[in-house]
Amino acid sequence: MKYDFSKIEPKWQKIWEEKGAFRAVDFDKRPKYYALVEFPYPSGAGMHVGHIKAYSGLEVISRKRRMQGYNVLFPIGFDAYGLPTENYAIKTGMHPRVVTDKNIEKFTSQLKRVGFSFDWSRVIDTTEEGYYRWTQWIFLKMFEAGLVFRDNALVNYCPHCKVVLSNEDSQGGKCDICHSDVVQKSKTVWYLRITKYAEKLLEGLEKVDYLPNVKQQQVNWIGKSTGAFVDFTIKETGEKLRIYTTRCDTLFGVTFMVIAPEHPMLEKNRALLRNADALDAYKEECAKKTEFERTQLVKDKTGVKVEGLTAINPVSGKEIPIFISDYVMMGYGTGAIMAVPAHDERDYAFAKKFGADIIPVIKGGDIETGAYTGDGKVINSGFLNGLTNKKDSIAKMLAYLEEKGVGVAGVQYKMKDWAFNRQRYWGEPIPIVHCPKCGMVPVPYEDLPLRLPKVENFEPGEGGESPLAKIESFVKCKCSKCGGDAKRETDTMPQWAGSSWYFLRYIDPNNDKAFADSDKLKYWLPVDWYNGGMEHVTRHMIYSRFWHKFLFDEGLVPCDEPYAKRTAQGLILGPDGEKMSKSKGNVVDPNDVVDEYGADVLRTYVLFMGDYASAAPWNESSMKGCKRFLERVSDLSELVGKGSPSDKVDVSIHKTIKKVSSDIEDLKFNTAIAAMMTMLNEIYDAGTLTKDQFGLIIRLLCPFAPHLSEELWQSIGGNGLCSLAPWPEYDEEKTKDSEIEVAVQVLGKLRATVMLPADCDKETALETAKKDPRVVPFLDEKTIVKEIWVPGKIINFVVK
RNA sequence: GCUCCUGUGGUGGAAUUGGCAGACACGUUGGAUUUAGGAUCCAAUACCGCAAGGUGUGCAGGUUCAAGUCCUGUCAGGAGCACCA
Repeated sequence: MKYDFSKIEPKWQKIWEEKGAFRAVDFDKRPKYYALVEFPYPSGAGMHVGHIKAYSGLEVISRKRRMQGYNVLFPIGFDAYGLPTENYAIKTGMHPRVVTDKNIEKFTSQLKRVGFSFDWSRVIDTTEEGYYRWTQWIFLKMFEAGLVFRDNALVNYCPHCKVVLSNEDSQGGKCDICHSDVVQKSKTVWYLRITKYAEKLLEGLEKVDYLPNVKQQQVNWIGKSTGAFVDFTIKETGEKLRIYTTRCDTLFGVTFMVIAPEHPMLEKNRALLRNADALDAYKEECAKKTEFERTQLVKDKTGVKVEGLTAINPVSGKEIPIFISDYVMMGYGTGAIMAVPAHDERDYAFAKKFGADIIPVIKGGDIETGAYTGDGKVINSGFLNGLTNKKDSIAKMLAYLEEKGVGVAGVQYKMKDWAFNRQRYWGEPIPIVHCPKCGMVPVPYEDLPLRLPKVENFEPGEGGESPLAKIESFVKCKCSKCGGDAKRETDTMPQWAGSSWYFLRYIDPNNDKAFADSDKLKYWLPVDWYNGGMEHVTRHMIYSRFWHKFLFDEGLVPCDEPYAKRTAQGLILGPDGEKMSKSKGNVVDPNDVVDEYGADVLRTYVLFMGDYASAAPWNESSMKGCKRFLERVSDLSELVGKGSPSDKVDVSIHKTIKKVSSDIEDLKFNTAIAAMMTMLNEIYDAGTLTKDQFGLIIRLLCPFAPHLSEELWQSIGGNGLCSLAPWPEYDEEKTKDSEIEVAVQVLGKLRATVMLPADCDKETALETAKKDPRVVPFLDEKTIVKEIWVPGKIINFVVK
């Protein structure tokens, strides 16, 4: 059959759509399967082939599952709020709504041309009222639960764009939009108290099936550490200065303390400070430093001694000085540390610069050359002396501290609370009203959605205010509690908001009574398999797990972990081996590929080009191999009925069914396709094929090249749609060759291969091998001291 | 600095529990077909060597009958976190 993709692809796409072939059916009797891919941000540039690869993995899984008899939910949508659209709007004067609709239209047509089996009846768009209404609703639930708070914080601010930037948008200390230097600015911002869920987020990882590196990254991001809080006494005031440490076993080696420049203790005891001016100056200097400077100058320690306050070591009773330094941060632990220069590199560097004492308390290092962080015998430490195990010393010290009431075991997390707002227009308005009498008042649930007002000008205001702040009709409002005049919050939510719960909305996308019906949630959740990019493993995934766990605690979802399984695909690089980007001009548009080669070739190629999880450069000539492959499959139809049925072909097909079936489950699409190519070569060698055998091959290929498969399925009179035909089963007996090739080694070196019956016993095998003319010369005049026989694999003679 | 991942032909990449390194594909070379180009088909293609044979999975060691795979050290590249007390 001639392979004319330009005819058959639109034909079958139309039929699938008309028949609703890929609709997921709520409450269906078949077992359910929820496959989820990360929904795209509809940028103006359109999709590139990287998107296609990202979706092709679970596309194959979904199609296979349907053929295996599952009720599959494989949805798609658009994560459409965000900066690029807004910046484009500022530049062109077009409204973000118009831009977004246009982009979504383009993405949709691109996705449809590739023939993905998404359930298009469940498409969602995070910027639609019907959607963001529920994003706001969940936010209010969190507000009610005390998970939302406001605090003053240093934010990244671009003085040129007059915009507050997220960390992601200001990498390297440069503004992502105009590339000028970002400065730190103090601002009141909204936070979600994600740290309250730190332990749950960590524990939950134990029962989910994520790739090991995905789990590892989340564990690192949460960053749990176990240690102790220890109270030092301030000599002049008698108050306690609490520190956090993971090494309380080194308490006797503490020779000074360091507190963050912003530590409240300074303000509180200002009257006692003899060098308040110097301390203030240092604090101000630190505030001016950008995030970039602070992290780049890590080696060079700076600080100022606090004159007028002295601390007392709670175990040794020694008086020690206190310093302020920016290497101690208010945001972690208690904002104060005990410094043990003999056993901590940062403390050592600081002590050297400021001339503080260095007392070793663990044997093993040399305080002249640097800090010793290893294990060893405890010295100079009173009751701890002589212990050699760090664990024991820590336990003994902790017991002592607790008995004396000056310390307590504790844990800390690196993860910080989630700064949850942007001073931008194109985002979900935060549904809170500021009332001079009642304070922060939530917008009543029945008033949701709090709509984004139509504005003409999206430029942010002076001092990093949201464009919404300029819309008087939006800002001016009544307090729902007291009815008095109030002001509306004008910040919007960050891009991560809408994507934190989108997988729930697919389950019931048109519900206007709830974010989703609870019975439907019960039926579909959890997501059985979630695939996406490594770049979303920390932020998006942690955020959405956090929202989900919150909803679970509120009794609104039936399970505490949203994703049962998580995998990740690798990037597609440009033909030059560089990351695809518009500025480098190495972006490949899937539409161009579909035009020239067809969707089936594109789909096959993105999965064949390499290991699914690794990055691989785009190589157009390699794609020709995939085209040839599909053409050769198509040409098989001319072989059907020719010659007499061959057992060899049967074995080849059944072996391939077995390999393809298991490779797909492991995301090893490249070897699955390679196996089909090998099978094809074997069939052409045999020169014969039955119609039944062809039917198996067509169905096996269907998840990869569904259009061609449908066409061939129809040509052999297959029942119904190939996409919904049963997945081919293999017969274990038929996967075994009657004769196998076994390698013969002498002293571990390959000398020959021999053909043996599959069920050959050891003796026969060894005898056959010994007689092989290629082996004989190597055994001649030698004594065989050992004979190794690995059935079906190898024979090795050890000779002397 | 910490955590994790990856180093295999000219290229992308294969290789269950340690068991024939280089599957499959691209590219290249030769041949067939063709007016020509293209397409297609056949053959060859890790390296050295005419051959017998030898050498080969970043590098150096080790364990083993047998190592791409396990162990120790080391180098290179990538990703994430980053003064985390």
